[in-house]
Amino acid sequence: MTTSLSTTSYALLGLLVFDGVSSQQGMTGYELKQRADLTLRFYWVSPAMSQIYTELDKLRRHGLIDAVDDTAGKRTTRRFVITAEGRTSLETWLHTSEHEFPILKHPIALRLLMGALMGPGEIEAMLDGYTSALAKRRSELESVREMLGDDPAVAYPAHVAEWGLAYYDAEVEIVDKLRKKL
Amino acid sequence: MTTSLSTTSYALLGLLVFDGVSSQQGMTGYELKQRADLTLRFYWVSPAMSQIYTELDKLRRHGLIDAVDDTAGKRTTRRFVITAEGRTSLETWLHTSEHEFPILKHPIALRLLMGALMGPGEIEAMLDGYTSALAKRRSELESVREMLGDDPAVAYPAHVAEWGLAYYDAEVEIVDKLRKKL
DNA sequence: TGTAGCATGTAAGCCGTTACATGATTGA
DNA sequence: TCAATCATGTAACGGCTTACATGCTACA
Repeated sequence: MTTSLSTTSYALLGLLVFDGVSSQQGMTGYELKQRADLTLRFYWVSPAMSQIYTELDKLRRHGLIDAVDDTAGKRTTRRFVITAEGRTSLETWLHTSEHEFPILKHPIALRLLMGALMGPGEIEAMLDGYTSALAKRRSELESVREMLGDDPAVAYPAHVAEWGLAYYDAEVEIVDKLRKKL
Repeated sequence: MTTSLSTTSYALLGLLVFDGVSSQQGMTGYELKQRADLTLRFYWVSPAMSQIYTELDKLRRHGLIDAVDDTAGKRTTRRFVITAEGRTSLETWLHTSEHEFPILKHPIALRLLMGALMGPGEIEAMLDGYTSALAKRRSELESVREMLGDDPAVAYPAHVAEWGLAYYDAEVEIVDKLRKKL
């Protein structure tokens, strides 16, 4: 059962291992997507809904999660629960896999590379736009950070959120300095 | 001819527009890959060789570049030159396309999110490894920055390189602070 | 003479997106 | 009753990687 999965698969498995929160056992695909929007989005990707379901199916076929039909509510939904095998698989991945270097896809920096083809006003406008997009992102992540509070159960997610906030702050500062040099 | 291309296509087109450097006119696929490794890699991606050739073929079919058989050397190679159409297409893209927010795929932060499943020593080791990978990356980019010098022709690439250096510095600082909090 | 670098491609396949399709439940 | 949200999928396709295949050239 060591057909290695993609990082995204393990990321979703990681959301399922800290399932906890809700009164129900396990999570629906829909809930998983919402959770991904609050966490994975900032440091990885938040897969499309369709991809979530595809991944869940793959994880289930690999025996890493169980699908449980939940008939408690008015409506039957499928809840997914990590299995013992899933837990060990995730831990093995954490312990043994390569720690790849982060990948940054930065359209703003890419465009600035071709700054000679843009007008100075256009560059200004682009950087302005980027700064406000950063501010928006930052406030979204700030809400997440506040939601986590100081509950020791989510100490690590809180650390990571703070990492993200510090990154956004650094980026704002870099852009400010850059603007002055232009 | 407004079948919109991928960002990567435009990025390569952007490398071809600043062709300049060599005595020859245009660039080979191989040279383009080398250039991408020096620039695009840090802010976007450096596509695989096979992808480079695929993109070049697509750009040629769209009339954005010309392929010229170069028989000057001992060996015939294909050199690619941007066309007038290619130039305007690139400029149109710069002027009109959406400025998407950067995408960060950060395996280290992702793993830290599941820090509760890792031992403290393991986390330390991971962050250590990341710090040295950062130092290596930084020195690679530093070489690029030095190569660019203060030639006004490459002022923008130089600005972007400095952006990258500042980013790596900020990341090191963030990781240092994080390590103290753990 | 052999190896590293230059040079150019094709094929298979993974990962992920958008578009499409469907339907239930909640609350204004 | 109507819209927003919850909930679950399939199909088509784009973008990119790895593996494979081929061959020349410079130089130690």
